[in-house]
Amino acid sequence: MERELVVYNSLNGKKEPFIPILQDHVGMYVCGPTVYSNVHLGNCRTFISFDLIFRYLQHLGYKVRYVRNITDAGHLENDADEGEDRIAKKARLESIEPMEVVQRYTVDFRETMAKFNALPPSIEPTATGHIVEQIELIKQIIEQGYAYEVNGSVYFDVLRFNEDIPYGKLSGRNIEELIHNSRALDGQSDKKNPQDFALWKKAEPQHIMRWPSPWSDGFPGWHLECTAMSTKYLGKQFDIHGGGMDLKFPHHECEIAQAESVYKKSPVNYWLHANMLTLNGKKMAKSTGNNILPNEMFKGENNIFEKPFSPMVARFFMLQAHYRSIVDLSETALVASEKGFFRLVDGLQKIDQLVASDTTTDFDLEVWKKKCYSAMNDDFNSPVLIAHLFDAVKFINALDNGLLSVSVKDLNELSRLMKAFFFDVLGLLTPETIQKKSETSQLEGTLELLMELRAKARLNKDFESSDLIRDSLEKLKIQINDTAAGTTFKIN
RNA sequence: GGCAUCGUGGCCGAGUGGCUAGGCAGAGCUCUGCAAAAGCUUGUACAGCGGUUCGAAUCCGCUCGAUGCCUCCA
Repeated sequence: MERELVVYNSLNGKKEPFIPILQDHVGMYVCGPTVYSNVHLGNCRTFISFDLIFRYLQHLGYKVRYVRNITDAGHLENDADEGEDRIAKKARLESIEPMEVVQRYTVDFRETMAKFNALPPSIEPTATGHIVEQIELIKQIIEQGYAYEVNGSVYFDVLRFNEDIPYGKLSGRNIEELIHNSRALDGQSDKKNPQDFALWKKAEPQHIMRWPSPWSDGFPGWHLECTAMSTKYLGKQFDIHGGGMDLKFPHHECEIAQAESVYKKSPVNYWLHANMLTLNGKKMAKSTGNNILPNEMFKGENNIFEKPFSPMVARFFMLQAHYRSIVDLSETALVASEKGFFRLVDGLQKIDQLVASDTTTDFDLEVWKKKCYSAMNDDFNSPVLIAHLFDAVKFINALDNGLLSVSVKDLNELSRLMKAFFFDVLGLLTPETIQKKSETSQLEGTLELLMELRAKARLNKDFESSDLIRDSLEKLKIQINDTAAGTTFKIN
């Protein structure tokens, strides 16, 4: 198994050889969604990026414990004191229980990720399920002298912490800049300094989500849950922590501070950040309205694209860009990816029908295999891997046309590798593996009949009838292909 | 205002101090009753201006532009 993996570590901005703490095991934590509304495509890109990483690590033979949380409490609207919990707000607006909000959007999130063929994580813990751990952690932080209580709320004392351990390592900010650039807080805050962040918030009387604690009936701060859950399931030090680029500051910076204040060591060896998906050149965000929901895109029910795009096309589109690059969603880009995707699928499906001969001509399988692995080993470079898969498709087509030949051994290996990269590593599915065959068998029978009738008409040079069949089917988006071997059809 | 990242051929998007990813579109060809589909062939592009270098699109500086973070956001 090839294990020359190099990953880009956000902590120092360098590519580093990936060496896990325990040989053959990888602990990976990724910040999951806050389930207060439907997951949008931008969110999905992050999780698809880490799905690729999860899959490739497993492909390399690592036993990966992949922890991805569900934030179902504690995520405030803003970091000032007036912020309302997002879940609670949604519940209030819709007059339902907060846990109904959580349930609805957790289900939506899981269903959507399943459509994208993203593997479920090994553990999917919730913030509300770990209140006890979070309270314990706050106690320890207070004990170390890095947090203070005001009016029933507890805040992390960033300046105090920074005296002992430097704050801002991940985001490259120093404390003076932060002080200088922090926006004023209207003087209503309980915080000593604007940089401080909440570990525990006292609940207002009308607040429905509340838990007892030594300080007040309240709820935990957002940054805290990830530290509590990651260390619980992966240990005080683990291999990979991921999330969207926009979480780098302050969320991940705060996580580091929380963990270091208690455990006195850096919690994570490799910080990986997935870049944003933009729409019309702007970041997708629910708050600005510049967003599209996955289902709206799959069904074509939106004002942005003229036609629907399937989850696999969207996934393929995303994987054609590197996970650390911003990728912009547009109709023309998606159409291009769609066509490319089907070219790849067609090539893949031809492999099993190829006939091998004694020797392989004009294709060095070993070299090709090495290139594929080097691409993925170079910080999960899926676009380069895909480029190599297209080279293989070209070879497959040449074999199919009888222009080149392949040995039995090479053909088997090519087939194995193509499938491994396509299905296991990239996590793609072919349309037929998605479609249930029973649904189309009747239709197929009818179409076979039409093909027969058309063939008969053509044989009799009755082109009027044959073209009538072809044109009518085409209007129904059924494509007729006349080849030397006979006529085939494809349902689009 | 501060801190980052980025600016690649018609479009999307990799990569790299000299050996010119890939996809889509366009053009030509093959196949075909005609089409369509498919396949094959085809493109020396890297914001601008300086500098370093034998050599830069790749390194450095400046300018312009875009985006992200600095306040909730994957």
